[in-house]
Amino acid sequence: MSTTTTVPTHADGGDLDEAELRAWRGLLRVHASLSKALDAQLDREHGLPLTSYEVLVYLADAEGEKMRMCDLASSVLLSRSGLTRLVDRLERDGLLVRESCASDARGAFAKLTPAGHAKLAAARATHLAGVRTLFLSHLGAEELEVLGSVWDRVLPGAACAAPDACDC
Amino acid sequence: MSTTTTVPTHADGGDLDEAELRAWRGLLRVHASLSKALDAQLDREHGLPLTSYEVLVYLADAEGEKMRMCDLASSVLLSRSGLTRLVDRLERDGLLVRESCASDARGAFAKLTPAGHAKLAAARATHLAGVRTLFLSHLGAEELEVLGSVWDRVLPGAACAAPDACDC
DNA sequence: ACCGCATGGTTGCACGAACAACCGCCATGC
DNA sequence: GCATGGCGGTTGTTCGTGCAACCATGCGGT
Repeated sequence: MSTTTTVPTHADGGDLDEAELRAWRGLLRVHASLSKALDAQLDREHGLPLTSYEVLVYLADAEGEKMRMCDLASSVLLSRSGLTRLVDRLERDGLLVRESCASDARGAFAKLTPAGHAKLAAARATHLAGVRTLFLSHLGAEELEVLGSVWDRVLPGAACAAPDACDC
Repeated sequence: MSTTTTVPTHADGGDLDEAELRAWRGLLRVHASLSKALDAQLDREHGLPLTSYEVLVYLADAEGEKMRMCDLASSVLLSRSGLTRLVDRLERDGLLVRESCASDARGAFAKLTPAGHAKLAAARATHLAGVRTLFLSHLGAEELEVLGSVWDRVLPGAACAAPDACDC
């Protein structure tokens, strides 16, 4: 049997053509390289893993610099248990505190501390610089726009097909 | 599209503007959703995690359906130790075998078994279908091209900035 | 031939994350 | 009022991965 053959064609049965492969594998590789590089940089210069940084960012952008655990989890793309542990670490490091919720006794807020705010301010600069030099600097304005629109079209379907959190 | 709302165009100091944020966060979210969805699908329908699938793909494409552990590791973006364990699992499941290297006694090949080849053939169909429906179907030809060229520009720098494997 | 030194692969260990089970609390039903 | 079901958060466990340390082998110098 020779599966050989078949380069061309887009029909569903066949392999990916060259351009498709480039777009798809590129996505995987770029994501892997970028997140690894940015995480390493952030950890090296501020002792702050990328996921922790993301938490701080979302908190800082939120009303009162606090968010419900649940919302935070879906913002940073983590499971509830994953976020619990991550918040444990951040609380231990004094970058945020847990705060009970008045209107719903089940709920808990994670709230940025001044220390967390300061840490974020420092880290933000390096991270943004990294994103710019490693990623954005290679993009023209119209490419930026293309990417954005592509993501907007892809995301709903992908998020919906992914396990959990399908509020589509 | 530069709807004058123009957030202050940013030099390196400031935050990301809206388009930049969309492009960047979109990349993260799309990757997360896609890989999670595809992994779940592959695991559900063939009991094969995505990373294992990737190994089989690269092996099948290689001369003699075998590759050196080292090359395989860098192909699937895994550390050497990570690949060792992954190959352990695949060997245990009978999808590949280790084979010693005649020309270099240190080296080891991972070689696809007929069972592995068959498993891949089955899995490939579902995976490619998934990639198409969740990702490629949303892209026009010129967008495909844009993505490819963007990745090509971004990758060298990112791969170089990432720890390990910097042959730049 | 011998000695460093680099390279390929495996192992011990630690860490981060997911899953499932659980508990306390809200919001309905009767 | 009290039951039921759903939701928010935490805990026990397991799994996959990276790092560092460790052979064993290859390679180049002297």
